[in-house]
Amino acid sequence: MVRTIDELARLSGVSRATVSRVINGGSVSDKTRRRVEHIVAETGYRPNLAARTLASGRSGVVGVVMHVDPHLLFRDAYFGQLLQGMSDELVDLAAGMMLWLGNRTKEQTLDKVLSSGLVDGVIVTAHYRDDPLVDGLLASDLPTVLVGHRRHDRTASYVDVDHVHAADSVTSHLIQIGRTRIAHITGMRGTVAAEDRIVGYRRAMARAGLPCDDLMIDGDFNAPSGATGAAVLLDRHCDAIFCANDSTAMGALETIRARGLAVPGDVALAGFDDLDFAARLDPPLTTVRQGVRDQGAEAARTLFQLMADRDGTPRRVILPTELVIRQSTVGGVLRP
Amino acid sequence: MVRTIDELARLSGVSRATVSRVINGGSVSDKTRRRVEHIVAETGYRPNLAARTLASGRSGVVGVVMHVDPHLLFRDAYFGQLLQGMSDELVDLAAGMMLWLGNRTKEQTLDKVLSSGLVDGVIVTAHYRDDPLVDGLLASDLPTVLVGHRRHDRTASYVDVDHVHAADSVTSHLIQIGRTRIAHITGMRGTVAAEDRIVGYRRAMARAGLPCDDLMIDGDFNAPSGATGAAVLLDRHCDAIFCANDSTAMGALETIRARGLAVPGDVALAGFDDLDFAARLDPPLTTVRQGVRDQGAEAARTLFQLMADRDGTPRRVILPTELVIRQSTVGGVLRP
DNA sequence: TTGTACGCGTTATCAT
DNA sequence: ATGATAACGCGTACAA
Repeated sequence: MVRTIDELARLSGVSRATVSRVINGGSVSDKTRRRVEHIVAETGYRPNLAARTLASGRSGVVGVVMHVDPHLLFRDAYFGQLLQGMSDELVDLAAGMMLWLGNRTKEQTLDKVLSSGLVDGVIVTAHYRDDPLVDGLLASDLPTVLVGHRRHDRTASYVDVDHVHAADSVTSHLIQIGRTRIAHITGMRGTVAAEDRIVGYRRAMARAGLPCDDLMIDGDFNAPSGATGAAVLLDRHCDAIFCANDSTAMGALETIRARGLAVPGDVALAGFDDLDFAARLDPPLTTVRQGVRDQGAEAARTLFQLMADRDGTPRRVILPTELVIRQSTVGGVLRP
Repeated sequence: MVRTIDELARLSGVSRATVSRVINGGSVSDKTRRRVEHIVAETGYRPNLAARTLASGRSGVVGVVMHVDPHLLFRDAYFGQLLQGMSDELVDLAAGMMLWLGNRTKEQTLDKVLSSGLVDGVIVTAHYRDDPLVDGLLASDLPTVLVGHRRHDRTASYVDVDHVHAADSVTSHLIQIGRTRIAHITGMRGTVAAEDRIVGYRRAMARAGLPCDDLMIDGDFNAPSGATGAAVLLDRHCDAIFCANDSTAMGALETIRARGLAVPGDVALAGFDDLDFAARLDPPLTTVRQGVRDQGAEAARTLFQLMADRDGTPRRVILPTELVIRQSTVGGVLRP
């Protein structure tokens, strides 16, 4: 079994340097290139990545950091799909992927990522308004792309959607169908997605001259928070609930049902994400589609652009969202 | 910025070898150890992993391979939770994690994993009865643990649950509550989970003397397959449906509802997995709880045992499952 | 207990 | 176009 570039050189009758050039695309005569390539294929030689990394300073591996509250991470399919989008694109870019989830403190995760020393760049989920992990990565010399963004990330590269606009459009839709007591179960406070969706909700309500101060309940992007939040809001006689995401809406639906109320007859319901199950709820859920896989893929591409031309300007990508209207806001009444 | 062990040695007034011993736990006098450790902490020195890997032959990184059909991967939370279980445990074991998903052919994935050369061992999901990727990993000299197992894996180490037993218990439960036309929507054929659950289903039916040949429909672990499968089965006048997983059951529930039938009044329904949403369906879903995170964690532990004593006997772990009975099989009737 | 010296497999620089 | 040769940063026999 041929393990090293030296054996390969001996077999080919050329120097180690030439073999390296053949493998890495240096200038070599066609004849020798073909000969060496033949032997490489024949022997099934695989370059040692550790040695390569040590010598070149590049590993061809990208780090993905998803330090997320365990109550959120992988409770629904959101983060999985984000991961899948990244992975797909990274494979196309011929890059490996290391993954860090939020098992310890953010400081510890940061330390692990930085000390690993074997990633050429990092994609990090930046959902929180303040995040020492994100700050630490941005402060490091590692090319970094955020999924999500904060207002003060002036020099950071990121991929995100316009949460304010999307939330505004859902709320406006609820207004258009004639609802006036439109409630909102928020996402986990402190996250940009939650805060920005609140802003969009309030903006639409204010524009329509509708009050909303007593119609907001804090949730945490989870079904249980949707169930308890809806219980409170129904007592306050709302006629529509905009939930910060689909999982929250699923929880809310549960409570609405338990009270024997009709959707959308008594209460219209909307979510955010358009995960698979949204279309399969009863009734199918009106929601905002954000291409989660696309965001992952775009983050990978952005990172590679960043690594290609270092100290270039930060790259900021805002991907489009789409309001998907289903029967939870218009159409047949539940339990006819 | 102190970057190398040499600078550290110079600062500490000892040789590089001594610093290395301090870091890696060799025998060093307490006094020098303390002095060096102090300087390490002070300078924030981080060992270069590539160099360390090259010199020692170990990287401290574990590979996780989830080469799964895109129609399955991350459609629900199953694989995410598996990943989370592995990650949690690997962090405790002070190991890094590289991740490969199924973006290309299995042969290409195998090639990438093996040629990366920077993982000390691999955890691979082995859901299919025949899988060249799994075979290739087992044939390699890389310590490998399967999540899932095949009957012919005599020398492989794996972590799995007893699908036959679990399926038998669900089916038996449906029989106990008086159902006789108990149908089964299978998982994706060719996967061990699907096939073994079929075996368990048939076993329980046969034991009760109930026919089942016309009551099995192939699904693929997805909600759409549950919806279409249920449509066929309802036409065949079943009074219960055991679905190969919760997502399938969710799809089936959709069809049952659309027909205006009551659960469990007209049709009892059961799933498998006990993902979060199972308890929040209407009615809450009877299902089999398998600790998905636990399986991931156990796989990580098993891999480390395997790496610790090489060429030891294969380690096989079967984790327990639990039948979780909810209102989709007993209790209140839907739409009273 | 500590230090010396070599090797790990590759890339990259400098001659030729 | 090709070949020596010096890094790259660390672990580890071996010697002291």
